[in-house]
Amino acid sequence: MKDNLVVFNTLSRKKEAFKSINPHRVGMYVCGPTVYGDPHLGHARPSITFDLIFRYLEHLGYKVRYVRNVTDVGHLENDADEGEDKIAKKARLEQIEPMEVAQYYTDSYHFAMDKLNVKRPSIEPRASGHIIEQMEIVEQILEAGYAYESNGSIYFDVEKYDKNYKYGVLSGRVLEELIANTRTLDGQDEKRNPADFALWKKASPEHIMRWKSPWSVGFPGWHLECSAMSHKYLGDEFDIHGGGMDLLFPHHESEICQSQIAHGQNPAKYWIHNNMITVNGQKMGKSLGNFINLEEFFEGSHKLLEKAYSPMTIRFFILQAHYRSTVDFSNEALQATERGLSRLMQASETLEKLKASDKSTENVQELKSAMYEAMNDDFNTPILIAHLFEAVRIINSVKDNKAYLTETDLNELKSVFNTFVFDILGMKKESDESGSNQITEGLMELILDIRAKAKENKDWTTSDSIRNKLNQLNINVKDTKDGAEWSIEN
RNA sequence: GGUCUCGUGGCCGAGCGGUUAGGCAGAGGUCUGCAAAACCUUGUACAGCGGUUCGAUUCCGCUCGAGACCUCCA
Repeated sequence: MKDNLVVFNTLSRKKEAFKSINPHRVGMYVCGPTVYGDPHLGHARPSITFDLIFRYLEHLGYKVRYVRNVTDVGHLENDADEGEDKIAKKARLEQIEPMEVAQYYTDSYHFAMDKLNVKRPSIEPRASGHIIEQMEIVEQILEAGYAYESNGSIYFDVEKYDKNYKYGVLSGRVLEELIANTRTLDGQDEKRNPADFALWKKASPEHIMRWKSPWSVGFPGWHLECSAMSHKYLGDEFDIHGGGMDLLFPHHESEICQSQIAHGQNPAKYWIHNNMITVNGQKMGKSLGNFINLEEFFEGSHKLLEKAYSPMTIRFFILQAHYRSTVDFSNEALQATERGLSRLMQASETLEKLKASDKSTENVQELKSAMYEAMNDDFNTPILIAHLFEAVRIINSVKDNKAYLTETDLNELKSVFNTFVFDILGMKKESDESGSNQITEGLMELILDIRAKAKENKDWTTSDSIRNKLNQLNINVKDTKDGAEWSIEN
């Protein structure tokens, strides 16, 4: 299975066979959050996408070092501002320390990711903890002659780079076109060329986050941290560099330039980019009023939401689309997902109770191969999920004695189903939180016992009344051949 | 304006040069005291117009529409 994985590499714009640099290990770097605001839907997509990839690579037997940074230095707001970075801006607004803001939002990011069952990366380095490493790269690039100083700031010389290396290998941009289309912005007079980007910025007096450097008291340029930290923890060349498509240009393109000069090569063998999220067909943006925090989803507190959607609903919804497609959030679509997910989860419980037969009517091996085939084809989770629903059909049919599985097949199905649903897709059961304890179990047994007696006496009034009242408490009662079953609805 | 992506049945969302994606919703049926659940059956979908082809939703061109990046953003 390990040999069949194919991934779409943005660098070649093609699907390529995945061959790790080291046969047993994979190094993966993913651009993490800028911690200056509440975690929102936009954070969920890359986290879940690369969590899936992380989980699947581990499942295939790779030892994965997954590095995802925390940007706590803050990027430049834009080239036009006076060098104030985002985190400093927010800090003054709220009258607290910049690091306090970064810590607060780092924590809330982690909290939301935990709810979404996103595994923590192997290393989560902070930009502010790697200023020295970033300054080293600036020095290397200066020494190599691909950067110049201008008024205390250091800029990368893109034009020179383009002459000796090819600029735009990742994004497909052509330098001349880029220059021709650059808008005239303030504060660009320091640059020789509008396409040049900052490696080090001199801090203006009001800029709070600042470090001493040979060039000025200032802060690192906004592409540098990823080059520095990926190199420190993963080396000159590692397997996967990931992030959202919006980072493709100029962020990742600039990273390639920096690494090429400082470390002699494009840092990553495979560049993987997840697509974006839209809400009701529109890009999610703060100005559009459709910017929804994850907490608002979980609580249903945003005005666009008809109800609360659980973390697992969000996760499953994202996984039902391929990571390279945009995914559109709407109440209707989320509620459809919610029902489908509930069927899947019910089936996982049914599966544990199934009884084996001496013959099989279903081909479990074929289903298993189909699931691996889907995942090996550039992590095609929608296809995988389609096959999981095929498994659901089998599970329910076996329960109804309309299909049969041998002991071996049943065990295989359990193993395959649980592996893909829980280990690889990273779903988890949510009902446990609101769930049962011994007292409830006992009470329910008692109540359903009384109802069973009423049913025996054909006292439908009593039995229906018990069921209706339980329904009102969100307890669902189903009569089956083996007696009544109950479950708590979310 | 430049670069690029996409346009699939009521909704979401895969895929492919000729054969059922899947989920949700709808219709019919089986089961059931009823209900729920489950299972079975059911949908002549591939933006429009041309072209290539024995055959295109799938390839090419154009048109229309949507979106992304180019500017902080995942």
